[in-house]
Amino acid sequence: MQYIYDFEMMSVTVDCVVFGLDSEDLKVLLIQRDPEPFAGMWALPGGFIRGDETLEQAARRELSEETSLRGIFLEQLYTFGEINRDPRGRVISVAYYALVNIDDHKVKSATDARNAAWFSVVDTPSLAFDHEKILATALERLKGKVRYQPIGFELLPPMFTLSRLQKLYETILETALDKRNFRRKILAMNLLEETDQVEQDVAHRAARLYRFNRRRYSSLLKKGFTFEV
Amino acid sequence: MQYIYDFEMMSVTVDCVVFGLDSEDLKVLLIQRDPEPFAGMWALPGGFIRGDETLEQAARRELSEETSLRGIFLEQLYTFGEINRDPRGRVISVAYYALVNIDDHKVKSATDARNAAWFSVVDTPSLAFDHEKILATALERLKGKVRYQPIGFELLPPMFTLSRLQKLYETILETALDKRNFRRKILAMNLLEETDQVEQDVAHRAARLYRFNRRRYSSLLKKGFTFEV
DNA sequence: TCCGTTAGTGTAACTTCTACACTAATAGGT
DNA sequence: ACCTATTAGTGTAGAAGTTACACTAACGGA
Repeated sequence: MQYIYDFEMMSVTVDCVVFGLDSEDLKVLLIQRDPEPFAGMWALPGGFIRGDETLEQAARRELSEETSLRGIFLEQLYTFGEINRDPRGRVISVAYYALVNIDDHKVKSATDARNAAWFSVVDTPSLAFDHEKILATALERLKGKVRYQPIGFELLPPMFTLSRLQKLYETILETALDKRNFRRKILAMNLLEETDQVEQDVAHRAARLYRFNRRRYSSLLKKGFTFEV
Repeated sequence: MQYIYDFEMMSVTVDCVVFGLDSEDLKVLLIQRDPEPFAGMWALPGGFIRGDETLEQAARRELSEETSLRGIFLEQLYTFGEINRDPRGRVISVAYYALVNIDDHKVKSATDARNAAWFSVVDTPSLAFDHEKILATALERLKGKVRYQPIGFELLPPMFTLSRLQKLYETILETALDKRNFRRKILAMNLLEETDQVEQDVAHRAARLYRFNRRRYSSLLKKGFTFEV
């Protein structure tokens, strides 16, 4: 049986916008391209989808190959299909975005003979293909989503202080939050577990460490709870 | 220059979930398939993307060919890429969802020698490919989005009563709303224009007709306004 | 003119949000 | 030992928003 004609075939890639957070600002992981086209330019990690893998599998494989990242939060973002977005021909790109704790994944460059580096999202180099547009779309989505779904925790280590969490929201949402109101609200949701540990090696009063309780979140979800910062 | 290999090529389709609303419930527009595979089964309107059109252009072309719908609200939904979602081979589908005023687009079937019909979303036949999954995703998205963006108006005629609007939200959100509170809230947003007309041909007190003011919405958006029902 | 049906309206109690400033704890320097 | 710098941690009063609730108005049709 032959239903599909050659002229209806095209190439499909995945591209990943990987966000990380450090004490300064929100960062995105870019790789420096080796092959043509755009050789030498910075770009989002990504590549062609193979016939035997799903979209998400392709995204995870490319991330693993190009940045050594594994087992991270990954969600489909949007599919970009402008006709001339790739000089090699008609290429459609399914974009994903990922969130990682940046300390677990410091530089890890040059793994694949490629240079990988974190850039502040407010100060990125110019990017290959339409990757600047993809990045802008991902940023918008992150800003919109972080308020209504507890995905911000993906950017933090397993234990964190409330100040760190507040700063995360302030960075992503680009707004200042009131300390007392923020703490009251986030604790009232009952998603954080107080641990018996405090920060180490700080030159001031050490803050208590908290942990996000995923199980409690899913059980609250079923009861109609809605997360909102 | 040849960078892309044949084995990296695949087929890409668009599929459209078209929602409409009548006095009973939320409906979805389906077409009965003529060609194999799944000949005779109901499916979402859609088809292969051509090399010279963007994703959205393809979606609009297919809608126009298969259902005569033109110039309607259309937004990308999600891209489906399971390996065996199409028996013809590896086919990736970029899904869109659309909202229309059902009265403007009654049956219009058999235009393309295909049968098209509206089905209640709670009572659809079994569908070709993974279209049931696509429909479920679209429904979820619609429910999530309608509360935070004034897209519900796309389902109504240009002038409508407040009761009609309330019923729309009640149908989509599957919840009952208080009449007085709903009216107060929606009018306080200042997005509705009162017209000097009332309903015609009703066997009871006629309700005032309102119109959604798109221009006012975009100007409020710039001032940081957020729509919420 | 009576009946059935939907339109249209206000208020009080409760909940949530906002703005705001001081004391507690610790490390490091003298 | 003590002083300094720095961040942690806490309560409250007023404002704003949300909720729950029931009657009168208007109209067509019998």
